[in-house]
Amino acid sequence: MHQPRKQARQARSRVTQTAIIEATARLLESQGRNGLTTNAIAERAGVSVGSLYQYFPNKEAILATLIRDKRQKLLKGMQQAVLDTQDASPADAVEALIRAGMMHQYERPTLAFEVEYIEQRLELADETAALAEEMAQWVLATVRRLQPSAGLQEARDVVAITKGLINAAAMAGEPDGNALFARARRAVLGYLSQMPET
Amino acid sequence: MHQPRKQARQARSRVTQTAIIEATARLLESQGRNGLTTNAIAERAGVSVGSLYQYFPNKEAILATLIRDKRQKLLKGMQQAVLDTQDASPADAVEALIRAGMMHQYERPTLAFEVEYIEQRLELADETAALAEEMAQWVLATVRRLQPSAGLQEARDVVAITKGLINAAAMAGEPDGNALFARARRAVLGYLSQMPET
DNA sequence: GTCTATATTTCGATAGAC
DNA sequence: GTCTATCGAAATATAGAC
Repeated sequence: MHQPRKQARQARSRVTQTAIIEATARLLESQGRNGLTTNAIAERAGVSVGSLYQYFPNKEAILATLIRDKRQKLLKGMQQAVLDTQDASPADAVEALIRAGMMHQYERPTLAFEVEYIEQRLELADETAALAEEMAQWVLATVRRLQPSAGLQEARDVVAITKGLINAAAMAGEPDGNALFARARRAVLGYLSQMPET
Repeated sequence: MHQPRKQARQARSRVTQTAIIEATARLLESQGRNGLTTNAIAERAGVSVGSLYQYFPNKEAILATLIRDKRQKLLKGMQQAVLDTQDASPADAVEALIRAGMMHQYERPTLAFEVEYIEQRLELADETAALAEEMAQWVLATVRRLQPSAGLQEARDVVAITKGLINAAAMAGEPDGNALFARARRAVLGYLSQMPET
């Protein structure tokens, strides 16, 4: 007889927590880190500051949670893309990977840009590096199907190239995701085709 | 008899101004936008806050000057690279351009990263876009020598790809500029070699 | 558990002495 | 022209009522 109540409480609790995170994301998108105050977050989330501090010990914790959430989604998306294309052609597999990375970043490009900045200046540098390495491993597995001489560095570069293109497009306000995808595809395939003979 | 004194005064004045800008740059590199207070800047520059406010009306003006300075240097460097390679081979010309962009960004990568972020959230967006377009024009002129079917979009992409690679290297603390250059070169040439037939 | 009110700190900017 | 001292605004976080 106690479980239901507890679950309900936990569910409500989770909803509030998510609302706070989403409010933070929206504020970051609209005004960057400047107007990002705990009061503003609470207001936007529809709760009071007092309540906010019951869910998070401080502002950094909110940002850290937001970042971890985004990271997990990205990693899952890329893993899924790799698994989904195990029977597809190497070129299709690489394309799926680019698409997964683009999805994540292009869906909310401003937020992605802000998050990337904050990651650097929060005490999450180690976690960030660890995730980057895990991502690179998945990318590498796929890229190798197309270009067997590729190494971890090339996998990292594929990610960096894609990120660079998406960021630029986002800042320029480029609306056409399909055109962007076509160019990202060309950049990645072009890069891989230029591998030095070993 | 008055000119020398006036010049001396102006020279001293310029020295102080430069010290303030450089102090800002160093603080940005070491702690990002967080600890970047006017008091901290003044202290690091070896002057008092009162003096600082004689040279700049507010904090934003300091950042705007820093950004404009960096931009001018980058543009000059790229223009110089283009002019220097007018008689060289197309491939060498493109390489020189990449090197110029890398120089600028890789020399002080953390600062470049911070500046790029601040640019977005300052009232300099128009200026930033204008400069990006001018840079793209210069890049385009060179890129066309190698790939005549390239357009402005491809020129922008070349810049974005290079930036993405440099940023990633900077964040990963990669020390070897030469290896990075080799990969940036491969990425750019690879991208251009994949141009769609028109 | 959520709110309002407020204590505390930090920071941008200014005043006024020298 | 430069400094120290300080004001006022904003922001983080907490206290205490309900």
